[in-house]
Amino acid sequence: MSVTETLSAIDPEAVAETQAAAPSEELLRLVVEAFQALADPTRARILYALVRRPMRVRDLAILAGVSESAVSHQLRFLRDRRLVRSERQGNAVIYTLDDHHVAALFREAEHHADHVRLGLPDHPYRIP
Amino acid sequence: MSVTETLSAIDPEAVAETQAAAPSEELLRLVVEAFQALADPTRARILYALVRRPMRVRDLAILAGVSESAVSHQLRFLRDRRLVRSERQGNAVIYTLDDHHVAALFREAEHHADHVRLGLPDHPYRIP
DNA sequence: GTATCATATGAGCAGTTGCTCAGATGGAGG
DNA sequence: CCTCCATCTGAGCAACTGCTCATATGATAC
Repeated sequence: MSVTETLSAIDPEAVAETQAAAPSEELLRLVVEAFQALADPTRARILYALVRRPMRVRDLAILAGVSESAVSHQLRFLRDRRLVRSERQGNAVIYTLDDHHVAALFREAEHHADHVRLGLPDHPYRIP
Repeated sequence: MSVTETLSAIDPEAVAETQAAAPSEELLRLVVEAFQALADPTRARILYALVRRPMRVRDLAILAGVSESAVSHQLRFLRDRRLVRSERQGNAVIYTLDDHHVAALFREAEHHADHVRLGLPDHPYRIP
């Protein structure tokens, strides 16, 4: 057996094959950005609320349990990534979900959470 | 109109109603952790690869385009959160997806990416 | 016009994250 | 035994994130 064969003995085609099926850099960037938007407790609370109904900043701040300024910053983040949309209504600004896939993403993540909970007993990972 | 009514004129029930439907803190934590796991380019590349087939650390490092040490760190992260599972095979360690919901999450995120791309032209958000 | 309410924004800072580097661990083969 | 290969791990650090605080903007009511 040659040195080259020995060095990559286990899965010589794995890399090439998987590389071909990999998503484009552009798509990967967008996908990762979508997950980043959902990967924060405050933003998740905001989006969970907006899945139920459109709401103004004030109320979102109460629900998310942070200052109105903090919510406003996060809403800009979400707006820039097209997860929410804003609309003036007199003095207030009403925010709406701008993509129904958000609800689907939450559903899938909850399924994963169930998976984690069911298998938890023997697993080393504990709440930080 | 009283002061109290004026202060919460737009949606007095929004908070209470949405608060009742909100997910528990425990579930929210797990959901956010799941999204955090997917919210990094290296981890996303690793998981995209593992959706295709089980693979050893070496190959994942090549596919993710980072050092084997870096991949190992990220694999521990993913292992702790039950997204992947590891199995020794002689000298190497083979990693496998530990939850088929990962593929579904990627699919949904890709749908969102399409949504973003379709609506991109008039939108202020640009690649950082 | 001024005052007030609601939201937005920029600067600054503490906490977190993902990498590198050096060294440890563990199986296979001589 | 010793050596090589593959993987793991801890420390340290540069970059990023999410908040607060102060201030700006914008619409309504007077």
